[in-house]
Amino acid sequence: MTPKPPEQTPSATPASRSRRERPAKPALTYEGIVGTAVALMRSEGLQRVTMRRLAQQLDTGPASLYVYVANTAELHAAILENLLGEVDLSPVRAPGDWRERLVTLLGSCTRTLFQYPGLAHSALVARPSGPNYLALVESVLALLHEGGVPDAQAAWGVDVLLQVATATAAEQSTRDRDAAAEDEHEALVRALRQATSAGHPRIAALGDDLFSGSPEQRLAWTFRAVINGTEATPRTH
Amino acid sequence: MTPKPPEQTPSATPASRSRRERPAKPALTYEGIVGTAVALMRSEGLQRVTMRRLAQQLDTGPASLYVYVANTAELHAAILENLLGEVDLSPVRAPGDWRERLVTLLGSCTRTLFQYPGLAHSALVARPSGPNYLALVESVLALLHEGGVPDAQAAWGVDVLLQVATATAAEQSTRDRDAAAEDEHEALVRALRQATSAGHPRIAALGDDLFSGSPEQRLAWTFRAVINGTEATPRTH
DNA sequence: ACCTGAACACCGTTCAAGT
DNA sequence: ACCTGAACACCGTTCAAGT
Repeated sequence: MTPKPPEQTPSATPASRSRRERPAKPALTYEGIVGTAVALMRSEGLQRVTMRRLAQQLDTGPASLYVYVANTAELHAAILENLLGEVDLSPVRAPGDWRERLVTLLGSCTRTLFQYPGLAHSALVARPSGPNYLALVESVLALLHEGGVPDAQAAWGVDVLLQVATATAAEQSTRDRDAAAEDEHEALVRALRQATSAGHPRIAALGDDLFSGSPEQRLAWTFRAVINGTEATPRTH
Repeated sequence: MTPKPPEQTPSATPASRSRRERPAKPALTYEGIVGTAVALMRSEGLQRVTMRRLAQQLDTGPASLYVYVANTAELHAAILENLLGEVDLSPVRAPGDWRERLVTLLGSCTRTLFQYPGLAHSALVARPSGPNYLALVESVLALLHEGGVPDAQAAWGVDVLLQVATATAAEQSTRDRDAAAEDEHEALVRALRQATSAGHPRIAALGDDLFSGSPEQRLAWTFRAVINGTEATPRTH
């Protein structure tokens, strides 16, 4: 499923107009483009995967890419689908409590998205439809089914669970990577701490508990809460 | 809290180097910049609120804005804080079931973010820390408290609830506004429908129920599920 | 059919210089 | 102190022209 990037091999046919003695340039293919894009993202982050940079990497002009890819959004979606192949789906067939296995699986999803700056962010906008995404959806549904969650609730719950997994990765990864975003978070912490019981009684009452726990603890609790809510909330209304 | 935009009034002092007979240009202030930015967003969407366009609107060069605003992210956060003032917090003090009032309040939040393309998207990354955001957090906490949700769970639950409200708005608004994003969604629907009971048994079993319901129905169910989960999930683990 | 040079219409941010 | 012209280093996308 993961196409190998077209690494320039010395055995390739020589380019007619060779600039210096660069290894021959491979023919463009969709798989090659996506593979190179994934490699570029791994080394420099998604925000650097632009049409122009990618074209440069492939030793061509940006216009050439438009033969294979409709636009930047589609390119980013293809990268995401590719990366989703790294999510560990093994908890589906593992022994143990189905809830904890689902929490583990969703955690792997968040961690995968979190690994590359910008990826989670793009995942919120461009839901992919490739085989890796389908496998992920199927896995979540299988665990909900094993847990006896009614089908109607599982059908809507899977969306929420994946959305939470994605949104958390997006938030965390911008906060960790971007200095400006961390400043913003500190400003929020300060503002919440300064809330008085006159102006904001509940914020003041909860105090530091609003920021308690490690990101991992909070994420695991969040998954458990959404799983429990999905299980307990009938769709009739 | 909402600064008025510095609408050019004819009574303002005339600019020394007047290009044509444009009304005099008001002095730059932080409030004026944010107000103009909000107006620009309302008319053209957040993606058009760039430093350069905003500067043009204020009849100055982009460099001048950097005296008041550190960067584009900070500008977008300021716009968001401003818009959060439009969220209807009245359900907090209304009569009726606390759950349904919380669903209504969160729905107003989603609808506000959804109104302007790009706003929700930026909200996921740059959490604001202004008074309007604090008021929103306080309101959610107040309703959870009224419902007898334990403090420890409310403290973590408020984050999840606002995250879901924001992420849903982001998803919906890109899907509605962007033709390419809608194509992508249709591709996903097609892929899910084509899933066979051999390859993806749970997806096949649920079938069209995966896409059932209006966006409003799904959103309300999602809020209810997360509220129920927050209420029912202890933090000890 | 596939590829591309060149152009169009933009960006954010910095910094030396001016007032 | 505040403001800005000009530059630097980029973008996505299109399209006529080439092979």
